[in-house]
Amino acid sequence: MSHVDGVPRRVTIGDVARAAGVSPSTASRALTGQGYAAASVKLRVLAAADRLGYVPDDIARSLKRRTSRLVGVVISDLRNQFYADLAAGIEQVLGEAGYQMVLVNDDGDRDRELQGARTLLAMRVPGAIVTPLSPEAGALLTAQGVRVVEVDRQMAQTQCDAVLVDSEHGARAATTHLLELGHRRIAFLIDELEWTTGVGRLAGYKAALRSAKVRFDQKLVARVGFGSGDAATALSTLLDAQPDVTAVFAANNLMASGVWQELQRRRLRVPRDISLVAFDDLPWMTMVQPAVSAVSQPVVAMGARAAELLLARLSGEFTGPPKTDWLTPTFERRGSTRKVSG
Amino acid sequence: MSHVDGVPRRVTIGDVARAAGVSPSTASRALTGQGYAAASVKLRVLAAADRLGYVPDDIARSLKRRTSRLVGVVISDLRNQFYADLAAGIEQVLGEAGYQMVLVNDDGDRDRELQGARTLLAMRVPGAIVTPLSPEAGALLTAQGVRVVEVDRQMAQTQCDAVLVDSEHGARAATTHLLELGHRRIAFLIDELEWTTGVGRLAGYKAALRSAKVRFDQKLVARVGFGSGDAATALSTLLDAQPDVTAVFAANNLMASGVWQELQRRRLRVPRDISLVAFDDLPWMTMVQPAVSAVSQPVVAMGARAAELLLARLSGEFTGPPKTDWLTPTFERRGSTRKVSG
DNA sequence: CTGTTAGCGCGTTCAT
DNA sequence: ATGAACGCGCTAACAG
Repeated sequence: MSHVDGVPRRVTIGDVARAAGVSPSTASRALTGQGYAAASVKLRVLAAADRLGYVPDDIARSLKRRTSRLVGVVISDLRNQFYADLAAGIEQVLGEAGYQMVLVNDDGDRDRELQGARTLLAMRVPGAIVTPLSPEAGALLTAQGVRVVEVDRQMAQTQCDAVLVDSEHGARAATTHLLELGHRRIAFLIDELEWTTGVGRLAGYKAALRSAKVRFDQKLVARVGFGSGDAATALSTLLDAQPDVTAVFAANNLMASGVWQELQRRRLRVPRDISLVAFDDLPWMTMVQPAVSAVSQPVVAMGARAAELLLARLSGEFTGPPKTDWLTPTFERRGSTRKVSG
Repeated sequence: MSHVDGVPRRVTIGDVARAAGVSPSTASRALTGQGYAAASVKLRVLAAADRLGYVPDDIARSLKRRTSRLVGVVISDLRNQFYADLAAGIEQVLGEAGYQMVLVNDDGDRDRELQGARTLLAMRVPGAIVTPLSPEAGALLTAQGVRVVEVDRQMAQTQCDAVLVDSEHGARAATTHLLELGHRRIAFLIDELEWTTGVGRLAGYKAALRSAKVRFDQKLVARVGFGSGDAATALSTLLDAQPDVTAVFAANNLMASGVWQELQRRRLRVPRDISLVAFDDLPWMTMVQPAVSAVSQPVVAMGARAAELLLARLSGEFTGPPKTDWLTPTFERRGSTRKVSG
C-alpha cells in the first residue's frame, strides 16, 4: 500500500547476489571491483545486476564508507551571471570526476550562509566551495573536517585554500587606462568594502592614482548596499555633487548595469560626455553601443580551478599547506573610454 | 592517524544520549520532536547536544527513513541566464522547505541527461525537476518512484507534472504585433524544433500569420544547432537569400543575442531598417539602444512553481492526476519594432 | 514516558 | 576466491 504507483521495492545487492547465486559480499566485490572475485562470477553478478536493473544505494554506501560524493557549493546570487558562471565551472569539473554539486544560495546574507554550512555539515559532504561572506561558515566546516576552498573572495582567518582573481591588478589597469586618457576626476562605485574583492578593487584604484600623482578624493567614492539596484541613484547623487567627474569606474557588474542605466537616463553620451569602465565583463557590455571597456575575469576557469583544487585535496593527491591560486584578469579596452574632453 | 587535522570523530546521537543519561531512542525522540519525551528530559538532551556540538547525520537518517531531503535539478545550461533564473527560483522554494538542490548540467546532451538521472536514482532523491531533453530520463526516474516535474519543456510520454510557459500564445502576440505594423516578411530563428518550446513558438508564429492571411514561407525559417553561436551566421545567410525581410523573430535569448550582433555588424539600424522581437526577455535587452521588444517569461516564478508542485507531491498534500501548470508570458513592446518602411 | 531490539543497504574484516 | 558476521548512525516498533 506504500507502493501505490507500482514501485515495489528497490532492488538491493542482496537480490543481485541471490540471482547470481553468490553471497552479498561477493556481489559487492564483483560490483565495485574492490577485492577478489573470479572472472566468471563477476560476469554472472554483473549480468544479474543489469537484468534486475540494480542501482547501488549511495546513501547506504556513504554511510558505510563515511564519505559521499557530494560537494557543497555556497554562492551569493545565482541570478547574477558572475555566480552562475562560477557554479557552471565548478559543476563541470565536479561532474567529470563523478561528484555532484549541492548548490546553496545565500543571497549575501551571513545567517543564510551559516545555515547553509550547517546543512552541509549534516549532509557529511567531504568538501565545499564557497564565496564567503564571513569567516564563520568556513571555519565551522573546516573545524569538522570538511575541506573548504574559498573562491572569488577570501575570508578565512584560519588558513584554507582559495582561488582568487587579482582585483587590485585589474582595477589598477582600468584606472591607469583612464588616467592615461587624461581623466582626473574618476568616480568609483562599489557595493561592499568588507570583502577582498571590494577592498582590492579600491586599492587598485588608489594605487593607480598614487602612481599618477593624482590626489585620492573620498567624495568620488560612492558606496551602495549589497545587491541593491541603487547604483543608479548613487551615481546620480554623486554626479550632482561632483559635476567635474569625467569618468566612472563601476566596481562590479551590478554597479555597471546601474551606471549604464543612469547615464542613459541622463542622456549623457558615452564616451563623449563621460567615460566608463567596469570590473567584471558581461555579454551585454559588448552588445551595447558603445561597448563597455571592462576588466574581464576568467570566471568559469576560476570555478573550475577551485573544483580541481578541492578534488586534489579530497583524493589526497595534494596535501601541502593551504594555498591561494591567483588568476589574472585582463583589461579589455572598448568604446566607452576616450580622452578627456576640454 | 586518520585524524590528522584534529577532527577526532563526529559526535553521534549515542554520545548525546550518554551525556544526557538516556537511551539513544529517547535522545532521538527529544531531538526530532517525533514521539514522546518528558519536558525535563528533552531539555537535558538538547543541552547535551548543544554542548557537544551534535549535528545529526543526514546520511544515516536518510538510510533509515528511506528518503532524503535532496531534490535533483537537471537543466541544460547554467551559463544561460534563463536556466540560472530557473534554478534560482527552484532553490529558493526548496530551501525554505528545508530541502537542498543537487544541480546537474546536461549541456543539452541526452546522454548526459540520462547519466544525471541515473546518478539521482543512486542518490535516492525523492523528487526531481528537469528541463527534459528526451522522455527517457524522466521515465527512468518515474519508473523508480521518483516524483518528477518537468519545467519549461514537456517531454514525458507517461504523464507527469509540468510547469510551462504558453509559448504559442507569446509567439503569437509578438508576431501579431509585427503584422499589425505592416510587416509581411518576418524571419524566424530557432535552434530546436524537437521540444515543446520550439514547436510552440513556431506554431504561434504560424497562427498569427494565418489569422492575418499572410502566407507562411518556410524559407523565412532559419534553424541552427542547439546552443551554437551561429545564429548570426544563419541570419546572415537568410538575409542574403531573402532581401525583402523587414523583421526578425528570435525564438530565444541565444538567438536574440546572435541576431543583435549580426544586425550591428551589418550596420542595420533597428528599427528603421529592420524590426526585431525576441522570445525570452533578458536584462541586456533594455540596456541596448533601441531596447528590444520581447516576450517576457516569468522564469523565476516558473522555477518556484515547479518546486512548489514537487513539494506538494512529496508531502502527499497534492495527490491528483498529473497536472500541467501554464504560465502566461507578456509581450513587452519596446523600441526595436516599428511600422514597416516603404 | 522510556529502553530494548532490530534493521535500513552496503562494505569490510576475518575465517575458511 | 568466497561467505558469515558485523557495524556505519539513526529511528521505528514494541514492550514495559
